Amino acid sequence: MAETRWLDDKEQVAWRTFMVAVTVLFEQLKQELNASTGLSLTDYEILVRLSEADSRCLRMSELANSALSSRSRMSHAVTRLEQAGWVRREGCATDKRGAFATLTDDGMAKLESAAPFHVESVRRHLLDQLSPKQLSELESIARGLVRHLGVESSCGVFISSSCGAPNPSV
Amino acid sequence: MAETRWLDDKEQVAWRTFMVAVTVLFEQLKQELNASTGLSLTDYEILVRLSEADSRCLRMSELANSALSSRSRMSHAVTRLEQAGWVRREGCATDKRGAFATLTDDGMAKLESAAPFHVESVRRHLLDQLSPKQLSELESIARGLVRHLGVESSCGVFISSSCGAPNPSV
DNA sequence: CGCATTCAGTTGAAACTTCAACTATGTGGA
DNA sequence: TCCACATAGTTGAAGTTTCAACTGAATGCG
Repeated sequence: MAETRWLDDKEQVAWRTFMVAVTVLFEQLKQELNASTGLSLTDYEILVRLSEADSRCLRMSELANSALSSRSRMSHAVTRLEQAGWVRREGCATDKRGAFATLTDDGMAKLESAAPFHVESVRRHLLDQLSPKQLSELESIARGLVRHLGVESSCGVFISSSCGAPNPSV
Repeated sequence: MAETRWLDDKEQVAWRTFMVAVTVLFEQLKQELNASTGLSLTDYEILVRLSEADSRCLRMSELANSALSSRSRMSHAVTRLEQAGWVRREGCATDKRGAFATLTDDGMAKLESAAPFHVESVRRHLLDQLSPKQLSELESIARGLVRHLGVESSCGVFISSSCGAPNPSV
């Protein structure tokens, strides 16, 4: 390998600070969501994706994709959510290999009761901490990273500007 | 609870894009580190923290703290690293409850061989994607979040400006 | 001192994620 | 048609993280 381009002081500090900020931020969101609703961030994200889908129903692989999860992980997770009564599995008529996951009414109710807490957390720990200019900067940086990393647009719920307002935001 | 302050479109898109970017970035770093060295990010961070400590040695709780990890998790992780021969446990003479974790020569060698790969990944997927201005912005945003979230300065390896250059950066 | 409390760290079980193997179905070409 | 191959999804085992309970040692105070 070619000579390593080590990080200089500025890069090093920026990278480590970023890493700590992200780690602690998500840790905090996870704790607060769990404390107020009993849900994990993973659970929450699945409920949100389903709630935004037509008929509150998605193919397992679409669901996995949109939640940036492996199929295996999603399969296990849906099994747990099914046991909680928030999601139901259904077979696919046209492709017998396929399976749908559907959000139940209980699941929707659970999500609706959880969303205000989570939105409040995200606001308090992230959005309220940023000036309008910083929010734009952050979005633009994130957008660049997403493009570079070649995220498939199928996980792009975020790209769709249909991220309407009174909506349980992930 | 008071009326929920839902996210508007701009906030929603910014937040989701940020979340996706962070998730995919760390996923990518994890994959590449694992593919090139067999280490997880967790392992790597532990080796780095120890390598930067006096005598390459830290109390278990300091180590957990600096790596933003629970004591339990660190205890399990050190057990695994000990089995790999990269870390050694030692008792504490003055406080018999205490334990030290020490980086072995093998562990240091492992870290030194892994660092170039990881630094390259961080550069390629994050730093190279940012203009100097964006790097500064990102650091300043992260610094604000860290302050808000009240991260103890003991995890503040990142705060110390002693983040020297030719150093296996986390 | 004697006893309650706190502290440092470990442990084992439960929960979750990852990995590789597997079932069953669909697809395309000789 | 028949077969090789790809696709959708599940499964169980192994690895990791979390949680609560635990050991043993220090601390504080009557």
